[in-house]
Amino acid sequence: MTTDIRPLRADARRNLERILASARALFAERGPGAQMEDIAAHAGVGIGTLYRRFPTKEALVTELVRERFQEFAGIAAECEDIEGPYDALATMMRRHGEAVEHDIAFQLAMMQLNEFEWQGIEDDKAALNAVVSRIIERAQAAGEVRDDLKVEDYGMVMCGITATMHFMSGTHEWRRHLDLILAGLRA
Amino acid sequence: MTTDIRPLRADARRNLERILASARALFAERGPGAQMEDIAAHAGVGIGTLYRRFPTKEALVTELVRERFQEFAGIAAECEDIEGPYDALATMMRRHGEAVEHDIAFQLAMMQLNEFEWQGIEDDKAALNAVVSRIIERAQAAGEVRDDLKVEDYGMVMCGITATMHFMSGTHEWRRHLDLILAGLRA
DNA sequence: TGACAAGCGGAATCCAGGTTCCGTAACGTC
DNA sequence: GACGTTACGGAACCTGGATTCCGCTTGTCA
Repeated sequence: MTTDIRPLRADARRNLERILASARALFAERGPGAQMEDIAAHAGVGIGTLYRRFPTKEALVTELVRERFQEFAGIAAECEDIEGPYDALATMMRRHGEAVEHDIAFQLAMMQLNEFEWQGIEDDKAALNAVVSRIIERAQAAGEVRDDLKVEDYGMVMCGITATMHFMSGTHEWRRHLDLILAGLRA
Repeated sequence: MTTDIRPLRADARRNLERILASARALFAERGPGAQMEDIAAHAGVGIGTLYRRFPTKEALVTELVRERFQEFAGIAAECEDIEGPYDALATMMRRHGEAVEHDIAFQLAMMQLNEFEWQGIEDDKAALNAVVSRIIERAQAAGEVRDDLKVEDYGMVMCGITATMHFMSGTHEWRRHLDLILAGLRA
């Protein structure tokens, strides 16, 4: 799904959209185990067509993770504009949680963010890290967050919160988890 | 591997031990994806032999999880004897973390503890819950831990910490995570 | 509207892993 | 030390799911 030279034929473009939409829906609902045939069927397309656009399942997943992650990085950027230093951090965490809340596959992807290298995310990942650092430092400067908090802690803690939503029954309990964490982050 | 009436033949007992040992080692090292053939080979036994004892891979995994979980529950019981109320809680969390630290498959099992019903663990699970409740309540009574902490929070939080060790590179970082959590639990 | 490249569908193929089968071999008891 | 069990080994089998192939269809452009 990199930039192809010649534009797609009209019907192909239409199908591509449907495939992506179906893939988003099924991966979100069933996790990475969602099957290629099901995705094609859901999109009203043959498997052959699906494979014409994405040579492999991994390519498809990667594309979606990429999409989703940009959204994720965007959230951080938006939160930087929040006035309250602590509020900025807390809101970012909450919104990041919400962004992942209804996408089972993406939850897994986020948890693995630190060990698996998703292709084409490098830049957004760096950008995200920069923003998070700044938000944390600002909160520390304001004396609202413990001084020893590091950027790496952010990923770690969010990994834990994501695990909660992924592995535990209720979809809402993670907010409670977040509250506990936030209490631990205060100065 | 429930209670079989007639005792195993000498060689069979020996092989069973080797199989269990190999299974422990490989599942710990590679996670649930460890293959039956590899386990048999590692134990110096044919697959047929492995399947004679455990009719299915799931049965084997379940047996190991059971073993491990009893150990887990035992740790909680031991920690109840610690004098300091807060110390008891903190130590239990640390020791529970350490118990899971080097077993990839068991990490996953623990994370799923709340949604998947591992067969034959019910009792130990209930016992564990009871102990944890008591430890938490004692710490609360002593005013050392926030009043709104609930038993369910324990599983949630430990799930998060376990996720850290499972999904993030360094094996040690989870201790840091635990510290952050503990800070959040204080009264 | 004819030619052709770009697309399409979906049966067939591949493959990794778990599971079964059965001819042999090793206990343990008389 | 002979016999009936109980075990053993490992090749063959099965299955679920990803991926490939290819004859047929449909945009697009002259």
